[in-house]
Amino acid sequence: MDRQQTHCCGARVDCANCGIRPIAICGALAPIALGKLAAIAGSRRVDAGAQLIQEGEHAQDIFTLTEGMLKIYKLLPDGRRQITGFMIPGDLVGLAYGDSYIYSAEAVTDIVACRFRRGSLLALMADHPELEHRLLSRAGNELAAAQAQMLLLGRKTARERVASFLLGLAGRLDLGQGEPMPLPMNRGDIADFLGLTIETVSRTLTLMRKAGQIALPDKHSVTIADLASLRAASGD
Amino acid sequence: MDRQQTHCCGARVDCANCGIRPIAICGALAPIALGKLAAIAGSRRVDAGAQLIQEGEHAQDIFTLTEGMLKIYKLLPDGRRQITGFMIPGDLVGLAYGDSYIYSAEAVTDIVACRFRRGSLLALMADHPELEHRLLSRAGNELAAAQAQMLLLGRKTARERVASFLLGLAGRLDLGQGEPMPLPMNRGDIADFLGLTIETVSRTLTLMRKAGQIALPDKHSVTIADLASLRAASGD
DNA sequence: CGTAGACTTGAACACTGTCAACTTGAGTGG
DNA sequence: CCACTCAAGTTGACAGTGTTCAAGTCTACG
Repeated sequence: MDRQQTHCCGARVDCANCGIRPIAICGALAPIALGKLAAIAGSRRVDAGAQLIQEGEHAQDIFTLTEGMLKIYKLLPDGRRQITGFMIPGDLVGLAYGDSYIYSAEAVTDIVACRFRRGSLLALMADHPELEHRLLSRAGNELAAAQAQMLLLGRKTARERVASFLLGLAGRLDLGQGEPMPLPMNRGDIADFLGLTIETVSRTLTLMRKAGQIALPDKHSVTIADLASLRAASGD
Repeated sequence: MDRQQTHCCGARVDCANCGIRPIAICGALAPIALGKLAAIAGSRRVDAGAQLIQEGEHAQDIFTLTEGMLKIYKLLPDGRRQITGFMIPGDLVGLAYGDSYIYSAEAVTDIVACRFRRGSLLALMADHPELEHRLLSRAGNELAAAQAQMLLLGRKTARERVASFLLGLAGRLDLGQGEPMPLPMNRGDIADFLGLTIETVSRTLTLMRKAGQIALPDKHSVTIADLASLRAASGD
């Protein structure tokens, strides 16, 4: 049950076979070829608000997030921003299209990430096809999330978007029963993730609070007070 | 220059080395392990308007589109629809999340697709890691497209969306100079792709026509009359 | 021709955005 | 400890883009 190994970057590696969700495992990659992965891995810390990667840059590294939260986003030339995802420990950051990163990534909180040189990882994959298999499965997950987000952005109302966002985050964060959910990102980030404005996000949260669907103990946490009602409000 | 091979499903296989874009190659997969791929491939024809796969269904097959156009989409329970992509020859359809398809796919025109049993393909990948590599690269492309579409849906105006759509499609379809671009999908499909209504799409196309940016010889074709202006109108 | 479906156009409306004022709370320094 | 400051968030009034609803128009097809 606790065949854990400590890794380069201090993350725990839970046994994939006994059903414990492998968090923070030099993320998506371990527990495959762990020793060899460790040999090519480095650690990287980034302060809240600082950037990890930038869209268009040469994609030299791939990261797996081990601590904290990261937002990935794209910008239009005039500054409009679309956050395409919030990454949590275990997530993979830096999949590239061709040679360049397809999005920028900025730390929401202080973060710790495991860094792999792209070249080294590719070389390692040649010997360990399971690694590539794992990456493909990961990419499938991301694609599924992206599709769901497109549905949200294209077809849901403000209320449905906020409800979906809260439920989606809660589902990924495995929280204790009744425990308030941390919302480390600010309202602007939520707005840019949901394709809304700060004001609309704020108003919608207030409405949900007044409707008894959620509680807002402080600006950076939420409690889901009425799960069924929130689900009904999410549109799906 | 014309080292072509004819394949199970009648598609041409252009030599990847001489720079010809490999269209309709049992799509994304060939020219890897062509013989073995051919051995496990089947052909599937679908009439315009009929469904190829359905969201949530057991994902038994993977397809590569060889002829025609396919739309992939997700639905909300109340019927709202988001089209997440239009597939053209060479594209891969049916990447799954876990065991189930994450979207439905319906033929826009009559189509021909190459069908691979998921299991057979997985088995073949065990012997040919390049196949998996190819799939991963394909998934990366799709992810990049999904991110761009999220930016469009979350942050662009109606005009920018339509302009981006036309430019994006034109970029994929390699057309002859001055040749009108076919738009086999109807206005409702475009609307559901861009997160707009039929009326807004229609109005916007009319505005663009009156502004001299495009011409609309008939309802199912467009000519880009002023590329620079259309680019400027696309927001990026 | 006549019909039906797809598309276009028009007018009124509504959801969300914009602009502006106000509140809150964390951090700072006297 | 308290006043001050500033950024983040909330709330309100109004405006605007895109939606909704409702007629028209076009075109393919019998």
